[in-house]
Amino acid sequence: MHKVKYAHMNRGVCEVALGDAILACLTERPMTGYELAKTFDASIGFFWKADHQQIYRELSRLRDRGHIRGREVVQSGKPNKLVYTLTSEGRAALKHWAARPSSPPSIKDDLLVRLYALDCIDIEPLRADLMARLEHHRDRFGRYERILKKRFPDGTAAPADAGKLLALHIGLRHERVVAEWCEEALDRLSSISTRTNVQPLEDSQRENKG
Amino acid sequence: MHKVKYAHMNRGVCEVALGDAILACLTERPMTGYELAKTFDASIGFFWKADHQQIYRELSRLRDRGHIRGREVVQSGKPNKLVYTLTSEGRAALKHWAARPSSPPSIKDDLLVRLYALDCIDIEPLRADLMARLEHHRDRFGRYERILKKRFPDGTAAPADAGKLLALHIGLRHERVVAEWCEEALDRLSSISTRTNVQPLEDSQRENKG
DNA sequence: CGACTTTTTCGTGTTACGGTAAAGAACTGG
DNA sequence: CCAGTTCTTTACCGTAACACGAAAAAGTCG
Repeated sequence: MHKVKYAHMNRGVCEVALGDAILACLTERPMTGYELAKTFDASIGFFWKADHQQIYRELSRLRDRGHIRGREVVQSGKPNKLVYTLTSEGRAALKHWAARPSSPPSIKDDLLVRLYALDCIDIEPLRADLMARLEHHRDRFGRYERILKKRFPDGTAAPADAGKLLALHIGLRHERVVAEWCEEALDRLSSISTRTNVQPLEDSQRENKG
Repeated sequence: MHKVKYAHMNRGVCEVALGDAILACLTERPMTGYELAKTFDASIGFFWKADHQQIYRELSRLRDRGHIRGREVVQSGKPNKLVYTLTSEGRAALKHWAARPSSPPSIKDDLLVRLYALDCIDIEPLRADLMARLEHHRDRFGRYERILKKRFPDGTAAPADAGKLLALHIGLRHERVVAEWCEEALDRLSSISTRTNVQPLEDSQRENKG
């Protein structure tokens, strides 16, 4: 008859990582929700983006759980802000979370679905989309490179930052790879559309004959 | 001056693609929910997985919208099944969806968050996790290769299948790349743990003074 | 008969995520 | 001073995603 509201042990399987991503972000330094919301410190935000409402909501939840503590900092010229710091429980929770096996995420990229259904869709918007994405990923690649150069000018990191450098490397690699497959897709698209024109799309209307 | 926002009018219709992924899957051939749930035809399911309840719920929704039509097939020896076919509205909807710009997804891989917070977590479980993931992605790579060999033995596809071949190529590349960065991470992890031991973690207990 | 497979469906809860909005403070500028 | 902007936080709402737990209907196998 006792109802478990916050079932700490119930979260055995859930992989929720928005909260944990925030915790991870706060391991580096205390931050405000506003700051977190802007960029996630130009780091975790790269592979885990969330808008400010999500951040704030998650911050309240984490505070309720005692994983972080907010200290109000009175500012002049600006509204007071809440700087959140990891508590020792928060660190323990992060550690505990990190010790559980992760499950591989799906790619879930709309573009792949579109490519899969290539023969049923219009290729021009797809091409435009691919080009936009190519630019996007190239852009990100450039940003990562700049951050890498600025934060780790000699390519090495202190032991405490080794993971951050590694994550950055992986992010860099990821952007490069996605940009590459965008290029490949554009390439194929060109060779396809030169060989066969936009297909007549009449066949889809045939089955109306019930 | 007001800022120019990228104002494509998002009419509340979701960017979500589970439904669209199913539509895309059904472009190839009619399938039952059971079949879809099992593997998504060993194709789209690679980058978009969902359990059978999700599939069935989405199928009902698509049927309600008139995007697919279910035909009951009487079987002997097994319960009757509902084979779903794309309607012309479904094709049109897919086409329409595919013509909208997509937004790049975040990576959202727990492993990256853990790497980012590397100095705050235990490395042994992380290492085990990385090894499991490495194996997983290698396995997937092998499966993709086998499918590729079986479905496109000469490396080329009919125009109607060009997109599927391309998507498969991308999936293949993705698995290879993720496996590679798992290897890199494991490598770094080894060199780190030989240099510095597991850190003493006492500093996190200091702030208990409240 | 019971156990199992195939196929479909329902219910319930939690999280995620996006939009719209607002509220309070202090500075900026006409 | 009023209007607007930046900074900072918060609330409400809706839908999608996802996980967990069941179960029903029909037929096979032991």
